[in-house]
Amino acid sequence: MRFEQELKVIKRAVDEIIPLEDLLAKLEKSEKSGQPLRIKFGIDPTGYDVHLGHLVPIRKMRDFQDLGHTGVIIIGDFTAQIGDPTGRDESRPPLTREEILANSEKYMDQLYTVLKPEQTEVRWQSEWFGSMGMAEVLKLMGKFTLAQFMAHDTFRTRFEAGLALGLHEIMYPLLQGYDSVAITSDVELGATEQKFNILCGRDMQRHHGQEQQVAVLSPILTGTDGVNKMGKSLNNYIAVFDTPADKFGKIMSIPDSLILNYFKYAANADEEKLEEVTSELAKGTNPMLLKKRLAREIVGFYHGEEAAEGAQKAFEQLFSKREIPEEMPELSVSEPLIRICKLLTESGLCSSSGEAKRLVQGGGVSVDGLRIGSTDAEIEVRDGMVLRAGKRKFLRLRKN
RNA sequence: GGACAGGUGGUCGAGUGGUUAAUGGCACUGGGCUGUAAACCCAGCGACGCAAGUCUACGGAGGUUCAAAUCCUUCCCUGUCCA
Repeated sequence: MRFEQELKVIKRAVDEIIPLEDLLAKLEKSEKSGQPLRIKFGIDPTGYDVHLGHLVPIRKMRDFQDLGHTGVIIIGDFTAQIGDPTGRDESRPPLTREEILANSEKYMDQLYTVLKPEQTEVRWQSEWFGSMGMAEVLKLMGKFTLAQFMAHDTFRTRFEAGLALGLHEIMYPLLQGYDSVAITSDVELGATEQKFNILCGRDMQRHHGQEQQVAVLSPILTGTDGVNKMGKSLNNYIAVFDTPADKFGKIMSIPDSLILNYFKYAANADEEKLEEVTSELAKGTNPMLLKKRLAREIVGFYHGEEAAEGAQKAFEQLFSKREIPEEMPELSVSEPLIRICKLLTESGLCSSSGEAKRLVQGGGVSVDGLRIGSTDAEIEVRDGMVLRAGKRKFLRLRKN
């Protein structure tokens, strides 16, 4: 079969390619003409904290780039004002222009940890929507029917549950679909939940007499809780901005059942590697060891091998041997004697005095390894003293 | 435009004049046990304060009352049915 190598790479960590024949045709055409394919991925700059779940399709884009194709990132500055209704049961508040600009910039910084900048094109929706008139909008709307949109699970579910569903939200797939026309997309990447929107792009292109894009759908990455989709709202995510130590720790905390899944989707492991991990798991190797390898690989990818090694050491010291880490933030204290709760709040370890109190009462606070038993304990500050709050927050005190 | 039903803490959902900072589930946090896994057990879960206590909170704004999430007025929002 032609393009065997290419397809092997493209299909890795992908759930569905719709339709596969079109992809083959496009690859062939591209090879003949020497024209790279245009690989689209849209982001909504509603926030800027990119996590490993977002990066599953982004890594796929990188795969395409490695094959010589062009990645096109669409900044959804219009759709951000709607908020993608997919998978949501309520409308979201719109963002201001300034927030969108700031978010986009930080977002791209993070995507470039994976993407090749010289093969990446960044486009803004406002380029084509900014000047579009009502006449044109109505024409676009006329290409679709309400029944088609109500077939979208998200819309139907919300509608049937009697929840609010804004007309502007129904427009979301339409806008995303038109993006494909605007940039003459060949392939659109996204998580499986994006299927409807991406297929909408295919329809839209057909209506505009364009060659239709191919949907390459990645699975949705499960969060560190092992149950829900990785996302900010559930605080079960591993962010690009997380420190190496945090990434390592979070990966170690995933349920065992997720190990293979993460090797595949978060670490982009190839077949050989996956087989190896599978057989190790079957053999009854301690999953902890496999997780360490996983963590090492992921942290290594984003921060380099050295940082990964450091993160592992710190992890083992902190949790396996239950020793305190070597590096931690410091705080200068001027009073010789300070109340424990005050210290916790002033250092930022706790966000309120109520929280500090609870933490102490729960037995989660210690100074130099000695647990603080009472909320009104006073600490005699010595230089280099180590304050611990909960499992992972440490602070070294400096006397001045 | 009309009739009706709703809007409670991160979330779901009780509560219809006063021991209600508001039952309970989930989520979350800490402790125990561990492999920072799962399961399980215990505790906590608005803010400020060392504390006594004070303040803020049940869609918004007013009002009645000694006392309101609970009653009244009005506004906003959502849904259902009718036109």
